[in-house]
Amino acid sequence: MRPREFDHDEVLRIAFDQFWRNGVRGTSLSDIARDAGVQRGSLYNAFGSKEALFLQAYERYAEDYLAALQKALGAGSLRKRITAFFDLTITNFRSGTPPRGCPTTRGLMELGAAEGEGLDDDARQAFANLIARITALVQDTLSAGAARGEFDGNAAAAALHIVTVTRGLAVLERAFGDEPQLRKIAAHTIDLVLGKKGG
Amino acid sequence: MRPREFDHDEVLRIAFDQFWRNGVRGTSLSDIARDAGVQRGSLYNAFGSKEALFLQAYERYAEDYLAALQKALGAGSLRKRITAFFDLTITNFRSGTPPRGCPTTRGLMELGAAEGEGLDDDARQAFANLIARITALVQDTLSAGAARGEFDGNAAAAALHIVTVTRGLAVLERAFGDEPQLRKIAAHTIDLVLGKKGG
DNA sequence: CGATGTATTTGACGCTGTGTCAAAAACATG
DNA sequence: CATGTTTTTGACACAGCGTCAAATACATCG
Repeated sequence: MRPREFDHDEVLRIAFDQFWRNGVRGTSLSDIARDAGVQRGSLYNAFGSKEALFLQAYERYAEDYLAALQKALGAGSLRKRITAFFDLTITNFRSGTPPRGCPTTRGLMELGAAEGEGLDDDARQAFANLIARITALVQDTLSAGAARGEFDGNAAAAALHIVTVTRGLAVLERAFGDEPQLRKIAAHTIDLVLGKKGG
Repeated sequence: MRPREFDHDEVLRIAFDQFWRNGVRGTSLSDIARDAGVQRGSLYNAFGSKEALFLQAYERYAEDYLAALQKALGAGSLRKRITAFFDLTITNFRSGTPPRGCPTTRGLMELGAAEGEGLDDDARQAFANLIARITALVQDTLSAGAARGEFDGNAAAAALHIVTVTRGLAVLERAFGDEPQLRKIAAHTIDLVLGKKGG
């Protein structure tokens, strides 16, 4: 066995950074190979294809992101938790200069588009998975809040609504890039779901 | 002057159909040229580039779609109007086999991704424009409903919320493709914004 | 310590797709 | 019928994805 000459995880991080900033379409394997100091062929050998590389880089990111979301949802009153959730979400896809957008939404739309390619099903699955896990986190938070009397309603429906709004915010961010307006929409959503009273 | 040998609008329709079904990335100008019975070079001469062709085809579609939305929003009680709005929205991006998704959201994410290309700014502008016009239509409908005592709240904020949800639905459609669930989210949103009482 | 085997690296190749260009063709106009 | 303008046409250059065989480097075993 000949050992790898590069660090697997570091290449994934470099690749995801490129993909996030320039999109899947706007990133060539030559770009990644140059930035990572690796031959293009080695990337194919190690990861299979451009989309497979993106997916692996994405899933690596997704775990980190989920952990951060879980932390944001874990402290304070229910309203504080949901507010922190929206804050992290918006801050995440307004990060970078220029803002890089939501990698999940962007990836889903870029890769999930072409049907019947086989790997695209894996891609869709990966994105659907993250969204489902986020929804579950929010739902658990709402259920716990309901048990403490901070929420009165259908936790599943409310969680789905909240996550739908965050996906919509990811789209509006691309269209307008008006961060204050995004935060207004988030605040309005919280009021709608939790009621307008403070706390 | 030598006259065109093809029908400008028909090519736009053929092109948009391809783009909608297979995505911008998944559609080559050779595909469109073949389907339209036109040489590839003629497309470049007439439309400039692939993205420019997509944009022109998109804007042609957008006018038709806006007209349909306006019609859906124009009859019945406020609740009926907003319900018709969501119905048309979901039906639109569940149309085709397999469902083609929301062309605005897909186009925005596919083209708006690569920054600093110049034409991409035009693309973003076109999508942002449609979203803004849809929001205005919904807001007008809500304002009119408020005047008739059917709605009590901030029409601008509510319209923005509703449109944000439709963008989120477009994303969830790609992720899960579960149409009944999409319609549930829509119904839940209507209840949140208009209140749970019938009418 | 040297031989063997296995996985990685490397560079060249084929293919598809975008976009450009100059020459040929077709028609409107005078 | 001659002229000029625009479209058409086919060839070309270029970038990017993916593949392959040969070369390479190392672990392992005798």
